[in-house]
Amino acid sequence: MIITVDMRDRKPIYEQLIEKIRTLAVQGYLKPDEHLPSVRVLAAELAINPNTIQKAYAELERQNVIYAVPGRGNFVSPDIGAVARKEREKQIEAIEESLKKAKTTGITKEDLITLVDRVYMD
Amino acid sequence: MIITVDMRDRKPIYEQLIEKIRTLAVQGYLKPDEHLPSVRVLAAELAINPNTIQKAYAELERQNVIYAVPGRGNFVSPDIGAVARKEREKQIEAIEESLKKAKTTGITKEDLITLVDRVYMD
DNA sequence: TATGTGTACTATCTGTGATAGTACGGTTAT
DNA sequence: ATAACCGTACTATCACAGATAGTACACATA
Repeated sequence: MIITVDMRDRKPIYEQLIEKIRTLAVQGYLKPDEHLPSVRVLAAELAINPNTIQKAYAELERQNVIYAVPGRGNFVSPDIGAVARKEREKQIEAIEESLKKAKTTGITKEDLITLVDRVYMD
Repeated sequence: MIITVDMRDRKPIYEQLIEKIRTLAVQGYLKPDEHLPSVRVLAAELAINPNTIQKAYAELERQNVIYAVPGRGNFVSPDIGAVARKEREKQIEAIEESLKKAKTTGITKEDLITLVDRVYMD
């Protein structure tokens, strides 16, 4: 598991963890029912406080990205597919907002089509 | 001038002000050399501290969005066009990042083309 | 039984944003 | 001149969120 945090980032550590782990799970880099590092182990690896990991894990459980079993650990949710679908919806909405603002700023439709083409080149 | 701030927003007030005013200037709703509300007046209107306005104005001046004349006030920069160009570049970069992530999440090229079409419909 | 796990507390530190108050010099209209 | 604005620059203080530190308890498992 490659999980890192950026202390200089304005975004809180616990939010960085939430987004990073959710992304890994949604994109399939973490398999359903896969065992996540324990709160204490991950805290030691990242040199941050266990409470911060706990906060992130609790939120990830609330989002159905993972589930916790007392005494055993945290695991990737088997319903991760539903999370992935919701994730796509949210991303599309966010991109739509960006595009609307781009339009008002004077960015042309052609600029954006070119951009999409380039990103999906290979 | 229609400037508002959202106290519930996680983003600091001074940053909301910076972005809002820069957007108004870049999109032409504020004309070059137009007189902005004074620090004290705007603070009174928005019911926030004058220091917070001052912080935003200082940053906007650093970005060449406005210029200040001691004793007279703050005015929209005549070089606002250069700011607008830089703004467009940054927006394109931001959208490119969103698109890259969208691609890895499984959003198709067709989805995005449709989205662009819809936003630029009228 | 020992070890590792999630979970739940309380207390405290820290940095940032925001506020409060004061002060000084430049500009402008009366 | 002078009053009423303006930008600017301080210092002090408050408020809040994020993060840390430490402890404790119940459960699982080798």
